[in-house]
Amino acid sequence: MELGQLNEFKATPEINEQLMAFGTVKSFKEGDVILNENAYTNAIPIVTNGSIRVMRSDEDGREILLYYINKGESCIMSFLGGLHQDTSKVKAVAEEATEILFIPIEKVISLIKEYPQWLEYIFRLYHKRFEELLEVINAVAFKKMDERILNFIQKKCEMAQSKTIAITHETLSLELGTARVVVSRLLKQMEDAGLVKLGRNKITLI
Amino acid sequence: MELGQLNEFKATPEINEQLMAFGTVKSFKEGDVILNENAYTNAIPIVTNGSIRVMRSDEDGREILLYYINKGESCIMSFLGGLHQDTSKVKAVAEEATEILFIPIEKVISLIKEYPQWLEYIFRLYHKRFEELLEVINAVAFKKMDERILNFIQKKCEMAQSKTIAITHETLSLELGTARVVVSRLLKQMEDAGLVKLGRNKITLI
DNA sequence: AATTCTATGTAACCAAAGTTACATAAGCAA
DNA sequence: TTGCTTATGTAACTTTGGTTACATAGAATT
Repeated sequence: MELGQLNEFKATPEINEQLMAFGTVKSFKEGDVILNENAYTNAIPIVTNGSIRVMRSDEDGREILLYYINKGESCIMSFLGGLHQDTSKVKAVAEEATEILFIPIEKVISLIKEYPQWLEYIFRLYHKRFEELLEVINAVAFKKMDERILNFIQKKCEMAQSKTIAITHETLSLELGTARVVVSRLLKQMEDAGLVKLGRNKITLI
Repeated sequence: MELGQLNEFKATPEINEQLMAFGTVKSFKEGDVILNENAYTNAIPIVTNGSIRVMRSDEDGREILLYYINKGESCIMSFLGGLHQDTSKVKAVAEEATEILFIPIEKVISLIKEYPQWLEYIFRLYHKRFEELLEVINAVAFKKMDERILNFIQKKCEMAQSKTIAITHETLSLELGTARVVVSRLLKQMEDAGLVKLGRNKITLI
């Protein structure tokens, strides 16, 4: 693993070495559940390859996407949960084949004391997650479904560096916390309006 | 000010002294805007008396309540914003007559290095805010308006240690990001169902 | 090619909440 | 008391999105 990959964090060889020495690497394939709602955590995950989808789910099983954890990033919720002996309030699923380095909480705490850059890294991630949660609140509270769908597609396209993404209306609806028919209906309207082009398991931005 | 009041944080006399020495106390009256959306922050506020309402607002002026900052707590968003030279993504308003101690960001950073309990305090607050934001997402994404109204009233009653709160349908609607008529309509239904008792500028839980 | 999945299209209907418009009532001030 | 302001009640209507039900079409499998 290259810790130079840690998002906006310049890892010194020492930190690098420590992480590798005390962490455990695990691999997940697409769709694997990494962390379940209400589970206890005692390690924080650093994504060294691939990406994770973090969702909030409701008692009745409905879910909504919160954010993605990309290569080099960590799950801040796990950290806080582990620190305060609390159960997870979110669910994490591998978005693709993913490799994760799990660092025990105690080790993270001692790293913070030894390396100020490490604390910097954590605060930066916090900041990012906070903003992402605020964006979700904004979307759910104030935006209409068509706009939310379009934003979602745009974000996905950006991630994939492409004008086309491979996704079904079904999964799209699950991520946005709505029903498949609603997505199909609105996508069709958007196609008629010339905003997107639809195919089977495929959406292209125009 | 008594820093023993800092939420779940046992302030040592040294920290207490430092905060008083480097901070600036300001007073606000009910309704005063403490922090505006898009404003830059270079100090973090600690509420020493009263409470602050933190809202997210949309381009079109619609707003939604995120959480309250109570006595002894701080605004974590300001901290992150200040740390990363970012503008505020939220708006803060004094919920009642409130006294705030503003600590310059640099001082906060040096305190973290010197006093581990201080870092503990900050992480604890982060944790709390994260959970509160998740609750908001849950409510907005999955709950119906009547349930959200009821939850809001219950929270307010808890804060006030009373079965009755003084609030107009208008302000209630603004906090929940909906329209006054909707609130009036649903409250009436809830009164008919025997859940609450309504009065002018007054709601009583049953 | 025939069968079987899986994904999408569409219609008809319903429920929740936003909108407009106006009536009434409660408190306050002159 | 009279008027004025603010708060609430309610009706009628619209929009958005959720629900049910079924048709069709593309892809994969035998």
